[in-house]
Amino acid sequence: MSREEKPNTAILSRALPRKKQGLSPCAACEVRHLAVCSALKTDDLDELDAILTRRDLSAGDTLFDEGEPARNVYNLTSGCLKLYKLLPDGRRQVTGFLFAGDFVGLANSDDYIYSAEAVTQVALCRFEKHKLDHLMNTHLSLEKRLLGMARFELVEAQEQILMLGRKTAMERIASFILMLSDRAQRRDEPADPVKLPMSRNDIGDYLGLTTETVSRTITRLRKNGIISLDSDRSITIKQRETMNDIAEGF
Amino acid sequence: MSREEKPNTAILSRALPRKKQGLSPCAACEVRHLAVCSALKTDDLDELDAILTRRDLSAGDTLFDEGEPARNVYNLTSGCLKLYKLLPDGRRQVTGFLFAGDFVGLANSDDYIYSAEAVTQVALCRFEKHKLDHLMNTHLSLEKRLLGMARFELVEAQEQILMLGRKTAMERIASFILMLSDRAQRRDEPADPVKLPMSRNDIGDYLGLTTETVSRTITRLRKNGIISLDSDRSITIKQRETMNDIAEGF
DNA sequence: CGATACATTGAGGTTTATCAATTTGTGTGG
DNA sequence: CCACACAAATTGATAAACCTCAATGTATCG
Repeated sequence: MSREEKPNTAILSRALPRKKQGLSPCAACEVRHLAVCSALKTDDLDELDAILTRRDLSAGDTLFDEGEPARNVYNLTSGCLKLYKLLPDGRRQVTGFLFAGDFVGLANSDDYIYSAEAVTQVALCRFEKHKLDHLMNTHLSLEKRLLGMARFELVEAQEQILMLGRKTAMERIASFILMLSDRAQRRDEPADPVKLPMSRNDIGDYLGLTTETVSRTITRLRKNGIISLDSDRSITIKQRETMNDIAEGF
Repeated sequence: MSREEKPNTAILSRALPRKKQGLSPCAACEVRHLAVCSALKTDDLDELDAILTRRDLSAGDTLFDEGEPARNVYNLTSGCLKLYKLLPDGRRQVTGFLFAGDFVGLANSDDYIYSAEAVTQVALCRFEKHKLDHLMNTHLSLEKRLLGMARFELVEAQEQILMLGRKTAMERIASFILMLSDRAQRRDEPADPVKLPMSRNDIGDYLGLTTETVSRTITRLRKNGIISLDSDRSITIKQRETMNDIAEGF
């Protein structure tokens, strides 16, 4: 299963706990500003630290399965995680790819409504739901932050719905690459080249296409000089304007 | 545009303000328990009433357009509203149908991320965003309620994504009819027969299909004796178990 | 009751899926 | 470090699902 690149230690180390003059390890977390955790003042971070457990996954590891009781929520500090749902005959829909700073488990339910599996090596902070709920009662900013994140996820879901319902294969691929680029930028990583840590199959299951169609479409973009494929599972966007036009359906 | 049935006054009246021994009109609202408004105690309802404006729409009326500054949020008290996004060439994705008790505008953005149009005659309560935000600060239950609603909408969005990405036309139609049935039941309306107030075209744009495919698929369900079409834009589910199996992809 | 929009049905085309073969990439062990 | 084994990606040929275009039937509303 692990056909993945070795962990990028430079990135992994960003979220490692580093004790700094008695402050909470969270204070040193380099993705804090991206995460739920930004809701708390630096002084309150030890309360957060007290209720979390850090955990690592290797590529291919399952974090939880659809249908399990949802006792925990997670904050991803590095790597890439995929969420997916299955139909009885094995058809799979990847509902999202998560990266550093992203939160797992906002969707309300007693049980997980999707499975979560590591795409690359992954580091995360685990919170027991009830403990986080309790912390929300004393720190209202935390609740506000979660509401804000939920709203943002709703906006993204609408985009995904439009893409799946009405865009062509080419438009979906362009949208997807641009989305990964935008999200990398939001994490203070370069917008270009765009890293695609997931397999063609995963991309297909995210876009409602087959592996073959994903591959053919990417090839077509490459042959038209709109993108180029780099060696290390990343893509350079040569003509961003054209990509935007394709993605938006012009 | 208004090819719609005349308003169902029995339902409309459920949300009409009725002054009852000095209580807020909200206290008499029959869909309160379904709506955001259930977050407030009866005694606090006049605060809610103070910041809302009631409004009616006829079938075909536009509530707001994608891209407009999003100053208001709404609570639907009767009728059916559709939300949709457009691509430049006119392709349309209906992202949701809303009914009594549903909230419009949870998705976070300065501008509306979709257009909203009345499918039938509609009644709603309008809140200016900043006023509701302000009320949230004094009534924390309101914020909790909104977070809960956002989470629930996220769960539904995941289902919609699975449907659009991986289900066949037949499975989508079955899922759709059952969803309308479930939601009717949640509003204390009969689960069967299921009312389909929207056009085949709207259904197609919701399911990522064409009018013709929707029509053909519904015909196929009817000819197989799984559903029957009643006169008044409603459908009786003759074999609910079969429908469930189809919808889930068995 | 007539006009118009909506729904249904039919014939044929297009996109994407499926099945199959080949090439490329990746990790392992010698 | 190289060779091997296996997984993933690409490419090709064919098929199926759904779309498009067109005609007909049926509600609905003035």
